[in-house]
Amino acid sequence: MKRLESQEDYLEKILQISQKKESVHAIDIAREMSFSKPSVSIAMNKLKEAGYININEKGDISLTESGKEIAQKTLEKHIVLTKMLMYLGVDEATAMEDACRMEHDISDKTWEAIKKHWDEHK
Amino acid sequence: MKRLESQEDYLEKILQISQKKESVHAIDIAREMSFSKPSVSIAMNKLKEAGYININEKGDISLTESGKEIAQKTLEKHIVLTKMLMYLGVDEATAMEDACRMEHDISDKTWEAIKKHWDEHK
DNA sequence: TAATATTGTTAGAGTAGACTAACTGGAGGT
DNA sequence: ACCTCCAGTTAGTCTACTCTAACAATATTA
Repeated sequence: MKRLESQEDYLEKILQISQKKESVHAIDIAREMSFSKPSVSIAMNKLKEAGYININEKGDISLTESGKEIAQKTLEKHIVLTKMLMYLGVDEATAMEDACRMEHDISDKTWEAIKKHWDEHK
Repeated sequence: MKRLESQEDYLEKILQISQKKESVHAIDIAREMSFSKPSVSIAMNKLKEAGYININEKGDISLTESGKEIAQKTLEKHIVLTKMLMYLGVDEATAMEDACRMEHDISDKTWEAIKKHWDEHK
């Protein structure tokens, strides 16, 4: 299965929630992302089939190694892009929104270049 | 009608072709974008209905004022983002590809900030 | 314990955007 | 005049992703 933008968003959100809560449930994701329960339910099944998450009997969602890798990378992009945009003078809310879209469009090559530049300048 | 990513790409491509050729036809767009004829045909009808292009009896496609505005802005984003990524050390092909996706993600606020920063750093 | 609330799933629909196959209609070459 | 090529359209399919409505199963609370 090709990795898609929405999947990266879901995985990133699962990681974020797991950093604040002991367990992650579909309902938490639905609430945080303002999606309906069925949308999240279907998305979780696809992520499970793709091997990015596990779901136990109680409905606890956890990232697999491959899922965690994507989630961490996506979250890191989100954070760095947001900081960069804010450095350019963009307000925090706008920076976060734009970063959330841009994070999916950046190739590995470009990401390395951006990170290098940011590390040298921050 | 909400403005969509693919529409911006089509409008940008129409502008680019019109800068090289006297007339723009659906087939030119299909070839340059590697899309099928039906995909372009349907997309052109939607752009026409949305008031972004006109199509005459001969099939010549021209941008309306509103269409030209979007096309020019999108193309400018594409060019500046490409240059910025190349400045960061990304190769031209990758920079153009990534810029083509990123150009649709950038809000007006962020675009102004990026442009200002780029102009100052020439 | 019985009623209610919460969580998750199933079924069905809709939009956006791509595709192939097949058709139409016009332009040129023979 | 005929035939073929080319451009564009129509019809139907597909994937991704969202939604609402309705239902099932479990948890909470009166």
